[in-house]
Amino acid sequence: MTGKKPQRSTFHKRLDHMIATLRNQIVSGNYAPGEMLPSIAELGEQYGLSKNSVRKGLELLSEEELIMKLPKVGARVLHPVPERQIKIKLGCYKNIAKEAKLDALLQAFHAKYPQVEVQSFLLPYDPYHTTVKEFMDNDWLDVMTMNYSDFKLFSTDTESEYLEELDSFPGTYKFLSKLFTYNERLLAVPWIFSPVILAYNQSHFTQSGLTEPNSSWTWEDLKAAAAKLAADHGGFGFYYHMPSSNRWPIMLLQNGFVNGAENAEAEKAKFIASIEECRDLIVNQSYSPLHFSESNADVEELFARGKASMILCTYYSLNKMQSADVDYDIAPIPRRDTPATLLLTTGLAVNARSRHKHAAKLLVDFLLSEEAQLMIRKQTLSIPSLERAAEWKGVDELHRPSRFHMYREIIPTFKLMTDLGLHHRDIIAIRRELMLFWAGMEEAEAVWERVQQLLELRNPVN
Amino acid sequence: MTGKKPQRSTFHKRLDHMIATLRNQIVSGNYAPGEMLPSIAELGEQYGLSKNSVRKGLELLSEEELIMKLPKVGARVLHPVPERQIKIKLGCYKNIAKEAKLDALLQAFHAKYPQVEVQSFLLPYDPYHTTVKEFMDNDWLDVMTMNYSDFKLFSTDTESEYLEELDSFPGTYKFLSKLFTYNERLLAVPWIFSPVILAYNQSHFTQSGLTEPNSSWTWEDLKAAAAKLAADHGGFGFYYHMPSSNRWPIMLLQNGFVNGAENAEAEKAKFIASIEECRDLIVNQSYSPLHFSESNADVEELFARGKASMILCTYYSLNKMQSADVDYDIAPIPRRDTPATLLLTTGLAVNARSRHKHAAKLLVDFLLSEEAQLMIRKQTLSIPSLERAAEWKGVDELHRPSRFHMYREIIPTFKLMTDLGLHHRDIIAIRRELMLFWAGMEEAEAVWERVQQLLELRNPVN
DNA sequence: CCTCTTTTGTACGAACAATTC
DNA sequence: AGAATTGTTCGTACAAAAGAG
Repeated sequence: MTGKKPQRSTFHKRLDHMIATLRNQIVSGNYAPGEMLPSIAELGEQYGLSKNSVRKGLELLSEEELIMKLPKVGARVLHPVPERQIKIKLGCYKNIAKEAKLDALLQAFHAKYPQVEVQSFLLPYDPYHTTVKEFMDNDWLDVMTMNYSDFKLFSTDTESEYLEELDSFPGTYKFLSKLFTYNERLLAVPWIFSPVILAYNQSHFTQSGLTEPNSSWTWEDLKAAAAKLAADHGGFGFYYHMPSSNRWPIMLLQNGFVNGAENAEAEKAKFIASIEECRDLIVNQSYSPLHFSESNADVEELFARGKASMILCTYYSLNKMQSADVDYDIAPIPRRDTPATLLLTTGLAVNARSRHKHAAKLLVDFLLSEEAQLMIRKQTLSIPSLERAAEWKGVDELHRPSRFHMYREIIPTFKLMTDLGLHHRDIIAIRRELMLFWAGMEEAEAVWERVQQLLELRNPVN
Repeated sequence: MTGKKPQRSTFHKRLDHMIATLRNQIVSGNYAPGEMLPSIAELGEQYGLSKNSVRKGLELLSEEELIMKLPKVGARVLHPVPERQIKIKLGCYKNIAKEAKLDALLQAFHAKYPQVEVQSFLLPYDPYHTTVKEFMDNDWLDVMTMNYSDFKLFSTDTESEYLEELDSFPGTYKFLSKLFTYNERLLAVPWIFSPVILAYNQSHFTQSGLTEPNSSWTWEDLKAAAAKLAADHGGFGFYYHMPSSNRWPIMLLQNGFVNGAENAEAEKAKFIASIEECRDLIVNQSYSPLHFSESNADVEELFARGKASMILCTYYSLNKMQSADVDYDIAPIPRRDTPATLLLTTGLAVNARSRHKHAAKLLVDFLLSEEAQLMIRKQTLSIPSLERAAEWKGVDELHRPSRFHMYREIIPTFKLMTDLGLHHRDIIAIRRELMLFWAGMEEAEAVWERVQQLLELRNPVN
């Protein structure tokens, strides 16, 4: 090509040809890793390009990390790197690591997709909604865990824009499938779930000669058993963390309370009966020491130490009892008329404005895959949302309560906070009033009046 | 310069000359904003440079935002921009916004330094230490609030590397100045502080004909008053959130307990006496309803509603009572032998690896400035660490308890958690055992044995 | 340590393409 | 339509550094 002037118009063709040829030769191994490419002058001769142009081409290959430019020496062919590393950030609730064996899951994910690195970290809770939005705005968050209550805060036209629409996963339990939809769009996928259940100390029951709780139990049955257990074992016969928003509202659910229902007098009666029953479960025990639980975790600790014979808890919390040497089993919570319990669901959501949406969805897909869901099923006591995985039958490597599968028989009793016509923030506001009632400082009637005032400011939700 | 070949060696001199000249002419206004610079060819002629070189020079000025290159048109002189906008991230404890009027402070900061934008957000707490380190690693955090307990977790050779050394602020209270030092290096600056204090409902005291609490009060005096107050007003005469790590350890402090002290029997006696007194303050009230406080906030709510006549709280928490119409004042907490209370200090720390360390320090400097500290003094009931600001005398725009300045008289009684020879994590571990004791499920002796075992695994701290 | 060769890196001036006005 | 200006490439020249002997 020397001597002849190259056509200006063919420049791009010539340059692209050189780049493509070199790239091919490198990836095909024609130029081995470590080898030096021909000099710029040579390449220029060969492809009819000026030195400057060849340099630009090499610069591009260097950015692709196919070669490494050594200043004043030449261009060395690099060892091929599978793909560009992507880093995504996964924001989690505090206990998820234990409840879902997150470390193991992420390790498996990374083994499968080495090009994606997942960094998990704790999300600030309380308030979840506003802080998580802030995190998404700052691109600090690609994927996050989100329970049903928190999801409801994203269920408005503007707020739902924060969350990426996701494909549904066939094979998840049907009662979970509609939870995280808004305007027909699935904005989070149910990942793990648990109803609120009763855990009981099996040794205590045996020693006291009591038959174990079953689905026929009413709260009266529980109280009777609790009295005997307390007398025999010197701890709480039954205990639960009353102020928790995942506990006391269950009594409202069991009484069929619905905010804004037609018959106001009937709702009032249900409300008052509920909050009195909540109190009486704690107060009217024959053994009733002072109790200062600050959280559900305190209750679980009490149970793990054998200081409470029965507690309200969840499948999630059973994971903490692995390390304790308490001999326990689980049962449905007692009923009033129709049985009911609260369903807690933890979903996964993707930041709609994530810069790595593809990788984020890859992670969600993996965490919902049969592989990951089976890992959760085998290595934790939480219930995966994939039916096939949850109902897996095999030899356990883990200590598991014998009635672990009990939840399958009580699915019709699963209820949601929104079945009360109340949002999470209503529940929080009502709790403040209930604290006074339970402390004996306010009459039930007066509490109902205050609650009515509080709720009037909002509309009922579905 | 035409015709004559320019010296290769003088190239940089010529290019720098052109750039410097143009920059001067632009900033001096010789080229007005909006005006077009001469063409590349003209400039090349003038400064003895090739077109390509002139282009590179203009590229540089364009990066400096002195000019704007309009493709195929020319270079337009830009309106001068004061300085490059910097964004720094401030991580806060949940209640800081209310306790320090953070919004107002940041607004004032931005007015003073418009080139720095501060974004504040909530830090995940529990565990603070590990999550905050993670945030710093990710460069999500330039400045953060940090209390004394949390600071102690950074007080090791490796951990302290996370925090930038800061200059001390002359004029801060002396008892604060050494708190945040490690190895003679100041790693956080005390910003606001509060001792734990007693708040009391003034109307209740008047109506019951009781004299108001003063520094001579013992816990016996408090109990006597509480009994009368409870009888007269039907709420708690006295209440506090016993399980809080900022409450029950005070009794240990007042009893002079020191972990690892020589006389083990004496320490045991002090420990047992302390935890029994904690319990008796709640249990042995003549009025003692069921109580379920989950946090100090619940106690403050009770007080704000007039359902508790006396509570343990802090200057910080007084900010929440602004909106309540309770008529209250404050006093030192009762004493045992020598008076003692717990000092809580919130400091500010800078991420040592922050990319905007200068701006971060600018913010810290501002938040400790007399201007900001006075704002805190005037607009909140928290105590700023700057003595001049804290002791400012002027007409209040805020409702302030008449004994606000009381803290100045009890400075010698301020103690630290570490005076017990215990770290925050020890306190948490001990609390778990105390819960059983307070619930009446464990004997004091047995608790002491367990605590001894727990503490043996650690060394005493100073 | 110095010298010579090779190669990269950078600048120049000219030519021409592309775009604006 | 055409003048002016920017933007891109080429061939050449030379400086700077690496590496061999």
